[in-house]
Amino acid sequence: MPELPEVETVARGLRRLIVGKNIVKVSHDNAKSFPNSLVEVNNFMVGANIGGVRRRAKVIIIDLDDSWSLVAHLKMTGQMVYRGEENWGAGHPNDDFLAELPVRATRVQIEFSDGSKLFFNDQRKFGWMKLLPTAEIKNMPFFIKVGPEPLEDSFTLENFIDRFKRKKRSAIKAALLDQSVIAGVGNIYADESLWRAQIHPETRVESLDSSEFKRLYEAVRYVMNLSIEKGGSTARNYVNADGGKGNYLDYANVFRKEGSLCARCGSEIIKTRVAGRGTHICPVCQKVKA
DNA sequence: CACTTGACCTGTCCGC
DNA sequence: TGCGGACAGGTCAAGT
Repeated sequence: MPELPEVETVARGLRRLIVGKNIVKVSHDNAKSFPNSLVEVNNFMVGANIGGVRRRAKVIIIDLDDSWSLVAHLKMTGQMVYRGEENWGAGHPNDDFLAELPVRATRVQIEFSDGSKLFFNDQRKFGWMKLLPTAEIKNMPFFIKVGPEPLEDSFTLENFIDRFKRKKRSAIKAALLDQSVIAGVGNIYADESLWRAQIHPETRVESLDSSEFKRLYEAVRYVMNLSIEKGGSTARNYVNADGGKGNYLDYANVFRKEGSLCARCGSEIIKTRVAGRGTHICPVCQKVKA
């Protein structure tokens, strides 16, 4: 599920809800979702306070106050949901969802000293959460190879073009999804960005001209910033740290819009397959170039 | 090395 | 209603 805007939304929610809380208990149900031993959990997690919450690419980093961190990737179906006085009870809008917790897909529960809890749910078990020394995060294979953050002010069009030089023969959609090129773009925002830039997803990177690169650079940033503003996309499982859904798909132009009409030219949006992924395009606005 | 495909899991939906 | 197959927001290992 979660791409950059969803992970950013979760991280912001957690920052508001859990920073400063003291961990008193941790339980988890399988080693794939949370591989650390009981000894590590007891020594470095129980008793610690939450120091801060960060995001890098599609990864959430929860820093503890003693040089250890919880690193989490939600992959397709992961959720990080908090339930406490701040967001539950007295008619809060997500009460029904929060009341169900834990659910069958709950893989990890973290209880704080005030009785509130953080739940890591993940239906498909592709996601994971790991406890490790903060200083070691940058040495994880994923962080060694991951590309720059496309929404940073310092990320320029020149940076963007340069990152794609290594992928000249691949389809532009495959390159956008490759986290080593730029961080954070997934299937929803790849399709939305390519529609906005009027580029066919199978276009070879080497055949894009500079005006197409410029349109794509602006589209990627526009679409993901808009999505953050709307709280991300809930296509299926995604919820934010309060258990609420995101509204970006109300503003989507192609993703899961097959059969409806293109907002730009009125042609019918179609669904196809590119880079092994379901892909949505306007066949008139987005012509195959090479 | 660049690039593509299958595997990892569970659940849901769609056609027969 | 049951059953098989395709598909789902991501990444990696193994293949060409």
